[in-house]
Amino acid sequence: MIVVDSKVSYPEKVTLDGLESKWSTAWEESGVFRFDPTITKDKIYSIDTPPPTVSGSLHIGHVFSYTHCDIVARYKRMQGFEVFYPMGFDDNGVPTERRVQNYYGVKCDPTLAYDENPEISSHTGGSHKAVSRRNFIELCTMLTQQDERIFEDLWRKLGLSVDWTITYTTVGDTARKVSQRSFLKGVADKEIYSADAPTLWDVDFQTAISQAELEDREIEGTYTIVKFHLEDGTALHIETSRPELIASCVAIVVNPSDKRYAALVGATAYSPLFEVPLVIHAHPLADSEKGTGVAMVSTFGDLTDVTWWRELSLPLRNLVGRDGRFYAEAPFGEDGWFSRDPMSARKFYRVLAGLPTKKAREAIIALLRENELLVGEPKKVRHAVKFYEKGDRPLEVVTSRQWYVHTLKHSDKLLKRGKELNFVPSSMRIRYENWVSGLNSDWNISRQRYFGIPIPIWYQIDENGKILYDKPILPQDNQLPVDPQVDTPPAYEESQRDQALGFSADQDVMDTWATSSLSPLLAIESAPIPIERNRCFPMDLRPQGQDIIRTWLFYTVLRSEIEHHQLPWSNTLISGFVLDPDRKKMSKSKGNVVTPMPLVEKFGADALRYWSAYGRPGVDTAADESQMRTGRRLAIKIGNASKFVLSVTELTSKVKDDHIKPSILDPIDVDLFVGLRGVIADATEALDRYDYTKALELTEEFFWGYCDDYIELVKVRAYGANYSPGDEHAQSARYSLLKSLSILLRAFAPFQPYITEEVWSWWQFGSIHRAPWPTTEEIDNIISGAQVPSHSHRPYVIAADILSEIRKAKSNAKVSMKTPVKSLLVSADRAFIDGFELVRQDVIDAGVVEASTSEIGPRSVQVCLDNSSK
RNA sequence: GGGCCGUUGGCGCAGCUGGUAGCGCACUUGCAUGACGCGCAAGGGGUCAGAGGUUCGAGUCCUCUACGGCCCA
Repeated sequence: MIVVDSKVSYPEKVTLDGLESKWSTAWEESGVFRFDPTITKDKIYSIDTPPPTVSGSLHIGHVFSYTHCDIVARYKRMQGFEVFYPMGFDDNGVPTERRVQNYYGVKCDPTLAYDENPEISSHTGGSHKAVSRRNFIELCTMLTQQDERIFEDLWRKLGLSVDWTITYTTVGDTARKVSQRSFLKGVADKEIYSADAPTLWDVDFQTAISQAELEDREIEGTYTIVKFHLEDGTALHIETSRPELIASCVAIVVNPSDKRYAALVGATAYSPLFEVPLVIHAHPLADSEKGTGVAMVSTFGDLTDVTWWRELSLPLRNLVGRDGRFYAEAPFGEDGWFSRDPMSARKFYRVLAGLPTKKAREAIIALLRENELLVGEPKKVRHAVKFYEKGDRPLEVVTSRQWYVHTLKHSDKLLKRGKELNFVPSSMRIRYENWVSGLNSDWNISRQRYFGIPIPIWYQIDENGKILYDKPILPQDNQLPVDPQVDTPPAYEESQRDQALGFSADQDVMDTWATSSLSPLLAIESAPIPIERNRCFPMDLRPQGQDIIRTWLFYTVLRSEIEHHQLPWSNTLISGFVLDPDRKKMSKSKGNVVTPMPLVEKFGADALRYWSAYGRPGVDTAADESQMRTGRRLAIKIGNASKFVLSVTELTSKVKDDHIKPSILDPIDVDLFVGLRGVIADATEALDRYDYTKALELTEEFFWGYCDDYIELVKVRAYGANYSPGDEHAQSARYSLLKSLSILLRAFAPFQPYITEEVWSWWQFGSIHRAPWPTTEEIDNIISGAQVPSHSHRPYVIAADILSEIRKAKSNAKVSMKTPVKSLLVSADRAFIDGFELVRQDVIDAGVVEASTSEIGPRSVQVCLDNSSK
């Protein structure tokens, strides 16, 4: 609990040590960051917090981007908004499975039965032990919960002001329910459909993947020129990087504007070895510059083949299975597999049967060579090939039944939504637009994995035991969440599972993004006290990294468009990457990943937050310890200056009101507030634009001047040594010091939550993080009635100018600052001299001036430190 | 191949609607002063990647080039 003691007290020596644990515990106990769900929508600021992938390792980038968001959250809270700031954890998907496999040394075998007491140790080594699907999922859950705690520890230490009673995971019960309900609504609205279609397939992970997970990689390959033959026996040379797919060739294409082949369009050619007739088509995607200008179309070698197959209505002759190997048989001579010589076609195919594609390529090149069907020898090239971003082998395109979300038909609407969304920085919008414009397929959300949210569908089985994919069985809403592999569909008995006239479960889980794209609703549904959805949705802010604009951001916009026909949030704050100290991108393989905990311990949370705050939205920033050190110094300075102000003003009882307000304010004190007013106005305006860096910079700059000049100028007056007790001038200084300190502390609070809270507790009631954000109105109120100095002679500026001259003289003479000035002569124009007269005593006190004179004349300040010279 | 961002003192960065360069760190020289040596004071250091253009005048606008980073093909 925050101590309710009305006595002002501060430590002998200011320290930052221990502030993190002291205050994060106090904040949790007092519930300052608890969301109040009874507040009306206009007073709510809601944040769609990024759920970190917990199976990934914690790195300094997490500190960086989450701090940006927290600064905004704290600022909005101080402005009186009730901030909806939950925390999620992304436990989903392939990375978690892979980590579990390595961590426990297991692999999932769905045919095994559940083991009540599995022997699992955290040691790896040796071959991977097979475990049942349920055991595997239990291990995933166990490990992710461990990982979540590591993240939560960091967040708490960093001082993220999230409401820890509102947390969600992307595989928990709430996530299953929300995600399955949304899926079923999509099916009902015909926005989600299943289809048997060409699918990008990773043969190692044994799963389908989506366009967003694709990655081009340059790898070593070969170009082989192969002889096809026309009806009349003329050779037609075709260059290909995948000659092994000649067996599944279905057509030949040339570019319509290519004069060399114009006459061949519509003719038939025959594939080498297999003698399959292939019609020659014209299609603009055929590149006349590439190879011989003639391309063979297989089902499927790559995504261009898919386009040709679709647009030219070609037959399907798939020969590569999900394991990445050629089928045992190819039905040459049968229906759809016509060949001029089916016997030898089958004979040649036997060489390929069972081989993985890479081996098959070598085998077929040898066959072609033997049969003199090669033109020259294959030449080695480096070319771009599609990979799954987490995979190790090139993708295959296989045909399989998958669930899709309609995407292409919404692209115009999605572009429009992108324009309505405030991207910070705005240049990030272009990445979104590029992505939406370049979409070429609907979003495949089926994943052939185990740890994830099951697709909540069963299928009817006919009397012959055939699964009727066009007869899906949907669960009732009150059944959700369901696991179709465990739960029984409505109106069926469990005994009918996988039986004729019974039912069969969809085996797949949903893509990670299919769940995380629902994060706004997921967060709202996860609140312990039910929140009316429309209070928090659409949300105000989506903070996230630039790398997932095409995934998380895009998919969330898509799902929101489909389900709610509106944007999920009005602003998105995009953080840059954190680079290593040498400005290289951090990566595990390079071993240059910076972990945050040691840095928090070394410099303190406020220091790390300071460094983070200097990374503007979207700007890549190096993990720079010197910047963290600077942040630490600022925190200590805030503590020391505050302690000094409290001691100078001799404040003993915590302030509640303006009881020490003097009847008049000294001109220099008024002028302090004039300067502060500008800072607050500009900082507020900057924060409203999410330019937290500017806000911090402005406050910080003013604060250092405040310490070095203002406090120095008024401290003698504030002590009251040269004044009678209760003197108005002393009171003015004291009042101004306390008021300005309060304002500065509050302006720093979103950036340096620990030291400001610590200092606040010395002399104020309650948490600074629920104190009002300083406003120009507040400052106007402080100086109301006082004469505001004109720009031509601002007393504070004049005093600081002259003080600086005095310091320069002392520094040049290499003497201590307390060395008395024997005489000071200020010469300037009337306005300046008038201004000087207003601050004369403060300058004399701060500069230790023994005698001073002023005169009208050219601007000069003469400082004599001894009686002998000038 | 297309797109985006960047190139300002040794390092990291700021420079809004154009008017002769700022900050932090580092560096130099001092200072134990009623809070702070994780401090204070005073200094040195750059003509803003290159070329051309617009303008009375350009880090600041336009064009091109080079280099670096990221994204997408």
